Amino acid sequence: MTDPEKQARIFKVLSVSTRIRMIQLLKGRTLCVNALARTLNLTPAAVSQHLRILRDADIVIADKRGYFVHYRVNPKTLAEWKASINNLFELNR
Amino acid sequence: MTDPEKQARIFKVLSVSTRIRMIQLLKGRTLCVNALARTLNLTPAAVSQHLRILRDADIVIADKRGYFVHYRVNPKTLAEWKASINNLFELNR
DNA sequence: ACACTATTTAAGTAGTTATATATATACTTT
DNA sequence: AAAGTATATATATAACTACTTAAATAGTGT
Repeated sequence: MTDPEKQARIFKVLSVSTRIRMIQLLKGRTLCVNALARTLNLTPAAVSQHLRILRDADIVIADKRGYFVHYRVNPKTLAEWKASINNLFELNR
Repeated sequence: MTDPEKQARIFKVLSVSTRIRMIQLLKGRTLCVNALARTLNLTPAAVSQHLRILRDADIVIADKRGYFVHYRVNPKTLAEWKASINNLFELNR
């Protein structure tokens, strides 16, 4: 099922290097907003706004623990995205 | 070999559904600007501007034959892009 | 309750982008 | 050469976006 709109929406989320770095960071471990902000050298507000976009896209999961919010990648969505865009990179059709 | 900037640039090219549709169309066959414009229901100017972006990214190849320009996907770049973004969708690291 | 910290949201700004219309360029045919 | 067609470029516009600063919300510890 090749829906160009859906694929474009996925690519749009990934079209900003900051968000790519966030996803890479959150793949291996779990991090809170401030840790991400320090690592990425951005204000917590900027990070929070990117996280909202990533949350809306269901590619990261927020885990409220204490008054820290732990973020991590949603492996299910990651797999879905991989499958969803795969055919675009295949020549045979 | 994980350059977030480079990956983001690739994703940005793909973040517009019109361009996704163009790539899908140009994977199977070779089309000129007007044929694309008719299929996509866009002005030739709009298509030409998308084609410039796709040409600059080296994902399509222009083939000037007569006064038609035949466009087709560059399979080499397509393969490179696939490899370049692959690791993002893998969990293990 | 109070001070403190983490996170989110609001508002503003500068920069980018997709498209249209209009024009220019380039090729073909008569 | 002139007329016609295909493509590309220039310019303008409306919409969007990443970021900042400032303010709001929410949880913790004393």
